[in-house]
Amino acid sequence: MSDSDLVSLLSTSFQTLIDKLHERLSELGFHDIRPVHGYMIKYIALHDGATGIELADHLGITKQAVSKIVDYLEENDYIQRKPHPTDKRGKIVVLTERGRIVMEAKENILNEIEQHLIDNIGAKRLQMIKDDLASVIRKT
Amino acid sequence: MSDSDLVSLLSTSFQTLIDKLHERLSELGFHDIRPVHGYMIKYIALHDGATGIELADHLGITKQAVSKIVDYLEENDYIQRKPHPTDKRGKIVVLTERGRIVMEAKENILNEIEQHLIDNIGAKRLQMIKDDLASVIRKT
DNA sequence: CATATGTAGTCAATCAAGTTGACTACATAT
DNA sequence: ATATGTAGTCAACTTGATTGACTACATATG
Repeated sequence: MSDSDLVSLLSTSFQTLIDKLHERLSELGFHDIRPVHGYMIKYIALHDGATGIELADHLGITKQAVSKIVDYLEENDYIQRKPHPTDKRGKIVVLTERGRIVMEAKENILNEIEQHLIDNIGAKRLQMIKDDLASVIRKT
Repeated sequence: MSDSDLVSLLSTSFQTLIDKLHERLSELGFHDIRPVHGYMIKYIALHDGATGIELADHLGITKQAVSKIVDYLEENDYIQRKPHPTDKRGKIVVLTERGRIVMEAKENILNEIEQHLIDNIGAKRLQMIKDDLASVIRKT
């Protein structure tokens, strides 16, 4: 194949899978969601709510940018701002029902994608790839 | 690790390597280059020159966007526009000396990165990853 | 061969998603 | 009590792309 260096292969395979994911989400009616929204929703779910600054740190963008994305996701009924329980300056962002549903759908699609790959190359080999990618990240 | 699904691992490992590449290029004095410039330069080199529309098709962006990037790379002495040999409407974009040098530097750094990985996980296993990533791309 | 339609590239205006800077309200340290 | 720090928002700007309009040239058709 023409794309034969590792970096190109990583780029293309990531793009292929993320496109597949969002194509499927779109089919399920979630046409208004981008990858960054997924990362944000995942973080919120994992921590049972998050502040703007936590999200900014996690995503590596400014709190102002987070604020705009939160506006968007709130308008589209994926998340909701609530007053922070202890800090009156702050707010926490939590998932709505729709937010929980899209997150679950995303998990399911990612599992399907991995399952499809397991059918092709086997579970052991998929696990090896994952381990190796983790070591690429650790050792670079 | 927290990033344990395949898509996240692909994203993070790609980002890690591309950051490493551009950090090294920057050390060599090529601070004025972004990933998209690398893709464009590679395509031009591979085809011994390219038209704007070929580049737009290859990169998946509009010809107007290509035109702006070509402006930038021409100002920074990586490439040069020449009249198209047969089509008087067209131009072809070719590499300058600096363009050839940066491309070679990029290839060398990518090879070093792969070599570093081979030292860690072995050549066979790297080849397996590459094969598997290629099949992710083909079969999705 | 004349003419209609198509194509390569550029210019201009606009859009999208981020940034920096300034500000308010509240929190924390001295 | 007061000074300094922090969470979030608003506004202005930047960057890298887009769409639309245009010019010059190419190609197909009557």
